[in-house]
Order: sequence, then structure tokens, then C-alpha cells
Amino acid sequence: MSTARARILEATEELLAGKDALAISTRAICDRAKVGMPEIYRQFGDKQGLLTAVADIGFERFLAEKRKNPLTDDPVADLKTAWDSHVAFALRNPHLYRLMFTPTGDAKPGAVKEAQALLLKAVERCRDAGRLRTAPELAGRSILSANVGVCMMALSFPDLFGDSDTSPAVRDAVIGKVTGDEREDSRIGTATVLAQALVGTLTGTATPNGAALDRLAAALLPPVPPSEA
Amino acid sequence: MSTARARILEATEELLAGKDALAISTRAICDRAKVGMPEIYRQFGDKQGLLTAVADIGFERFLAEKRKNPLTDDPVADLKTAWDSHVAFALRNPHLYRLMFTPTGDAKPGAVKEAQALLLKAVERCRDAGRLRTAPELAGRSILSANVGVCMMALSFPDLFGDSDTSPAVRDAVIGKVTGDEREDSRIGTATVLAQALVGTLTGTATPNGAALDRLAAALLPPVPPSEA
DNA sequence: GCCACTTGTAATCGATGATTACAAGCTGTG
DNA sequence: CACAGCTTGTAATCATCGATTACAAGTGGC
Repeated sequence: MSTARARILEATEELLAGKDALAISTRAICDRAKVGMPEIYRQFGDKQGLLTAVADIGFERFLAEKRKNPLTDDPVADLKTAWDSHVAFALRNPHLYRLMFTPTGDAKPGAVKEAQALLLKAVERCRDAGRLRTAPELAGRSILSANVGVCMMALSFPDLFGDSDTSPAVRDAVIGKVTGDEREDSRIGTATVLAQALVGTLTGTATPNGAALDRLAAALLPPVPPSEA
Repeated sequence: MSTARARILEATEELLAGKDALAISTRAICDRAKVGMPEIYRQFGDKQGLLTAVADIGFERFLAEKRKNPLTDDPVADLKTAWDSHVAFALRNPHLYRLMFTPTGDAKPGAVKEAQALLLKAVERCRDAGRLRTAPELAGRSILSANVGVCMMALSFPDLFGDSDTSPAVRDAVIGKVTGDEREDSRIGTATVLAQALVGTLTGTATPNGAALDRLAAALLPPVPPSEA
């Protein structure tokens, strides 16, 4: 026989699958958990305490799910995987997610810190691989904030924000910015094109690429006006 | 003498300055508005209807505030100004903001669409200036999602996310990504450095810049690989 | 067996959202 | 002016909910 506390938590989670947390009555919880009303208050103090406990359990599941994601040798890709699993969790448990990330009043689940800490570790792996352009703490806050925003909008306004384009777009924007490697790639890519155009033209091994040379000229002319050599 | 409906709305807004929407009782509203209880239900159907109406008024204020921001000749900068004024509004009216952007249950304020539409116009100004790299709708959704996320985290977890660094970081990441011009700038900047190093070396007018030449080599070698050595 | 602890039962309180029935006041029209 | 129609105000009432009390029933360890 499971303990009363466990049954209450379980019953609340189950009811949370169908309704919003505030729409769930303590009596419904007690009925489903087969306990008397005072049990809730003996175990959790009040309803808020119960909901906070449920939110913390939600964070445990949330984090356990994320820890299952295998760590590859590309920490930036791992960051994106974590983002996607975050979104998937939110869409799969809308009411629980809202309870976790937009707590009402004073009921702040303490486990947000753990989520932040886990994300920080993932970010630090990027730093250790030389692929971070920001303070790890700032990077973690930025990613988590944007991630929650995408989820909340999708949950609150599914008709306007329930698409599948926004999440990857914001994800790549924020992660790309803090890690900076996508930008680095395009710098190298751009430099490649320009330098190839220049070298090819100078050595006569390639037909002059007019557009690339124009861009190169635009880059060169301001700082190096055509003066003497 | 103001109309009963207006007084109810005003009273609710005032109470919303101090408490969460759900913590406000209809009786408190009626007391402050000097109306009887049935008036709420005659005017708004139920409490949700009243809160939705208040949320819509909140959006009107929100949009009016944004429309006050002068349009400069730099639409990207205007986008950032809009972001900042969004954050300022959220921090100034926390409970109203939550009511507007994280509605409970079925009470979805219709005015989100207007906010989205206003943002879309700002984004389209960027497109018309040739400074947009994404579909305007996607850009709008991305910016608004991230913006709301930053605000919600700052409101829900002020001790963890109440800093002043996260907002600009996410702002510049998302806006920079969809407009792409920051990246364009650094491309030109990088190309400038590399090309100057190359030209300077070739013409002997500058002392070889080792680091820049290394990066140039890195950029050139992959597409033209001299095989393994 | 006894004691401490957990769990269960029943009843109750105050507050809240929601509703009813009805009276009062103003408004425009004939 | 009087009447009809609408808006607003008053009072009482319901059902529900969160919260609490007092007390009984089990359950395991000493």
C-alpha cells in the first residue's frame, strides 16, 4: 500500500493532466487519492504547498528526461537537443509546465535552480570546447528565458504561436549568439569567398568574381584609401 | 458620473496593481467600484469575462505606449526600442502583464493579435529597408516569444532572472538573427582585416599580421585542401 | 500490552463566485 | 405628465471551495 503522501501527489499529477492547477479542488484530489481532507494539510501545509511539491516533482521528471539525452562531442548540438526536449516536455504536460514555470503568488518551486544548474553545465561544456562567447551564467539565463517564452506562447496562444517554426528559429538565434560559432562559420565562409576571389584574380587562375570583388572593395576602400604604396 | 462598467474596470485595474488577478475577489471589486455584485455579471458575464476585458484594456495601454516610441530611420533600432519598452511595461505592471500574456483556462485576450500586428509592421519596416533575413511573420513570432519569456522569467523568478543583462542579450540575439545585419557587419569587418592582411603582405606595405593570416589560411585551406601531410 | 505515530471520519467555518427576485432611478416617447 | 423600457442598486441566497477542528481507528516498535 502506497503512502498517503505519495497517493496525494500522484492523484494531483493525474488530475493536472486534464485541468489547470487552480481548477482542481482539494476534494477531488482527496477522492481520487482515497484520503481525507486533513491529510493534504498535514502533509503539505496548504494547497499551495501541495502544488509546489507537485511542481518540484515535475522538475525531477523534466530533468530526468533531459539527463537521458546522450552527450555527444558537439556541446552546441547538445544544447539544441536540450532545447527541443524542453519544448517537447512543455507541450506534453501543459498544465504541469505552467505550474512549474509560472508559479502563482508565493509558490516558487525551488527546483528551477536545478534546471538552471543543469543548463549551466551544458553551457560550460561549450565554454570548455572554446565555443562560448558569453559568460556561462548569462548564456544559461538567456537560453532558459527564451526557451520558456517560446513554450508559454505556444501553450497560451496555440492558434497564433503553435507553429513549429518559431522554436527552432529562436533556439538557433539565442544559442548561435552565445556560442557564436554560427557567426564564426559565416565569417570564415565570407572570408573564403572574398579571399578566393582576390587570390584567383591576382594569380589569374579564376575568372574574376565581380560581386565578391565589389564586396571586397567595399571592405577595403574606407580604411585603405588608394594612396601610395 | 462614470458608468458602472467603467468603474468596475478601473477598480479591477487598481486592485491588480497590488495583487494577482486570482487573489482579487469580486466583492472587493464591487466595494471599490461602488456597485452591486450582479453588475459584474450583467456587464461581463462572469469573472473571467471581466478579467479578459481588463487584459484587453491592458493591451491597449501597452500598444499605446509602444506607439509613442518615435520611428527613426533605423528600423532595427526601433525594434530594439520596442523590446525594451515591452520589458519596462511588464516590470511596471507585473500582475496585469501576467493576465495579458499567460491567461488562465479559456480567457484568451483577443488583443494579442493586435500586439502581434504592431510588431509585424515594425518587422516589415526592416524588410522594406532590406534588413530582414526571415519571413516577417516568423520574425514577429520569434521576437515576441523571446520577449515574453524574458519578462515572465524576470517576474516569476526575480532572484534568479531579475538581472538586467539577460534582456539585452536575448534581444540582440533574436533581433540580430532575424535581421542579420549584425552578422553582415562582422562579415565585412572580418573580411576587412583578412583582406588588409593579405594585400599588405602581398604588396609589402605592412608587416605581416600572423594571426590574421592564420585565419585567412584556415578559411582558404578547407575548400582548397592540399590533402593530408 | 502500551505508546507514539500515522491515517481516517465527520462536522464545521469563513470566503468566494454566481444568481435570484425585486426595488429605485433615469430616459425618451406619446 | 404619465407611461414604458432600460440601466443601476439592494438584499438575500446557493453551491463550492480552502482550511480547520475534534476525535476515532489503525499500525508498528519497545
